[in-house]
Amino acid sequence: MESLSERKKYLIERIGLFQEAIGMQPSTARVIGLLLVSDEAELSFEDIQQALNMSKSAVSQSLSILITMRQVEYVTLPGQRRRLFRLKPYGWRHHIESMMENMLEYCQTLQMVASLKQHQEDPARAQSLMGMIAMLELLHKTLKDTAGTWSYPAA
Amino acid sequence: MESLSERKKYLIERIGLFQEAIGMQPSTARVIGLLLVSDEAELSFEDIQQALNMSKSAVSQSLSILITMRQVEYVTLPGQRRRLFRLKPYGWRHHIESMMENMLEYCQTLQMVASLKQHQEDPARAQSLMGMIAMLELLHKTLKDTAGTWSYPAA
DNA sequence: TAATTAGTTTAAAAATTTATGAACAAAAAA
DNA sequence: TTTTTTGTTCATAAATTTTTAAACTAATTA
Repeated sequence: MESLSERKKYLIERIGLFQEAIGMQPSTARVIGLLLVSDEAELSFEDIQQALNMSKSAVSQSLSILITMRQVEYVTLPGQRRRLFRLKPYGWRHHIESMMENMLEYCQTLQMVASLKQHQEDPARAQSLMGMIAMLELLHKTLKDTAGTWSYPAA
Repeated sequence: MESLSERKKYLIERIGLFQEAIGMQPSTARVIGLLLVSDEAELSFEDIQQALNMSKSAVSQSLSILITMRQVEYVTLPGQRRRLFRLKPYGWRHHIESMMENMLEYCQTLQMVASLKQHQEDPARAQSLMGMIAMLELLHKTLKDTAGTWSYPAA
């Protein structure tokens, strides 16, 4: 395993900050970052542990989380026990899809709010709320419409 | 201050879960929820404290955060010291705007990743990365294009 | 079969985040 | 001027999250 250049460390940190902002835990976020910037597409458990200076269990847990999130997958070389982990191509899609679902749920909640009697009697409040619902719906629709835009290897 | 119906408590909880998912702290998220579902558009410090059973300092801190985020504003009744807090109409826009900025930053980071030499030599990896960048850019563009879609009271 | 490899699981330590209470401040009222 | 109201600030308590170390498992090798 290459040892990380300063530039790569910087990129991992930047990627990490973004992933953490959307709820991923720090060490898991760094694993995603490493897999993104690494020269090798596939890294072993030990590569990850050494490159990021993490404990075995932190690596193990991060990888299980990422596999559950369908962001990471692994391959095994024939006749070898050790696995090689890599970013699942187009794995970010699943993340986008779950964001979409979340947004739709929130829309529904806001619609319940809008149906509260008192709210309908306050035009300014009602309008602002409707605007927010409309925006979430547009965002949802945009994501859905473009879900098929990028070529996608067979699942 | 009305005491909260079960339905409103439920809505506050649901709104809270969503806001927490995008990084807001729990008590602050509940304040947003309360202001959304409350019959009254404007609530006093004490109303909030009582309705949500929060300490003074938790209310104070939550309100400062929300005011800084431009999600909440306050009015004062003439000749009164106490302030009344309310959701800033279209305040959710500022939140969307800062999300947009974040996304743009992440795009830039991913573009730096894409420019790493090794990556250009692995077509599958490069394609997936480009797909993610394209999607973030589309999302960003959609949000930007529609920023002016909803009527907006004078700032 | 015994030892090694490649991880997983779990209990607890460490770090971080969130909420609270108490002291404080500034304006208004008495 | 003194007291009350309406908050703010800050140190710390409480809760939660994150990381680790150590014990464990299952496959592989010797």
